[in-house]
Amino acid sequence: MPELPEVEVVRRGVAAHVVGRSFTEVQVSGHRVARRHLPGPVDLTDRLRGRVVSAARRRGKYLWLELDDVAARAGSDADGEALVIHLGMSGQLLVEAPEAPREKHAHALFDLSDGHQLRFVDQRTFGGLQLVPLVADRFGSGTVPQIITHIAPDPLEPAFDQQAVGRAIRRRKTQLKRALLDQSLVSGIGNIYADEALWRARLHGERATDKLTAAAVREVLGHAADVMTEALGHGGTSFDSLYVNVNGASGYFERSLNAYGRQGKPCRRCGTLMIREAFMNRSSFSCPNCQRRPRTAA
DNA sequence: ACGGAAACCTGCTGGC
DNA sequence: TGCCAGCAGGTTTCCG
Repeated sequence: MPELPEVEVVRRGVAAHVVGRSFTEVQVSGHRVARRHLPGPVDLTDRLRGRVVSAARRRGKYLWLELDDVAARAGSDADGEALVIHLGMSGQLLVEAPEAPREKHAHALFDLSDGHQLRFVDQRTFGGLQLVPLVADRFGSGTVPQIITHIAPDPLEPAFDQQAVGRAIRRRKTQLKRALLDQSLVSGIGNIYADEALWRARLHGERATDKLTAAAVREVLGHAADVMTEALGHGGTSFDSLYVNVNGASGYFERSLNAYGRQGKPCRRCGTLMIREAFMNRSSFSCPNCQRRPRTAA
């Protein structure tokens, strides 16, 4: 479940079913799921076993489980550590009965102290797990995992400073959609919600960021926040069973999309047929009438 | 500093 | 029916 609303749906599920419980046993299979955990999968399972999950947090598309602080209990001044989970393109976190049939791509199993089992399932294995220290957030929002300090706040968190982000975007010399997808400027926005925000703002993704007005940038950021909030209210966007919450249920925001995937269909604002264009090794969907391509490239 | 492409994967769809 | 190209919601890294 990749973009912010889908990850937030998962975070809420984990918060409800996992926080306050401990990992009584942990199994990690294969090398890929823990490839970013440099000390290796054995170290990961050894250090997770017996730990209590104290919180489930998220910034952008990154999710992390704060663990009971062994160091703090020992009197250290360290900030503790967290299990960072990124879902990549196809990752899922499922809470199930331990005896439920194991999914083909279940890469990690966490037995919980309440008798349930948390599973990390990931078909394409772009996602992964790593246990890392927490450090002070440079945006003033408590602590964050040390490996995501390059990730900017997302539009739905209090640390998000729309003025500052707008200025940073206009200082960049790039295309607007590139900037929206740049997780170091603003996090959580992916290909679906970037196209939706651009459609709402009537802006083409190739508009030059340094030529946009502050008001235009403010507007598109506001639309990004709005559309992701609305999607969250619908349980996220699911095109298929790959994108589900911890109970395996799909979200239903797909029916509310105005741009993504709508090539050849009439624009819901003006009726012009929507188009699809190649962009950054993927696709962009837009209305050629409402979202005029800039005359000169960015 | 920025753009572009490739890398990392599996599985599904559509065209021939 | 089969095969193969193309495509998918992400991130990182390298190269020019």
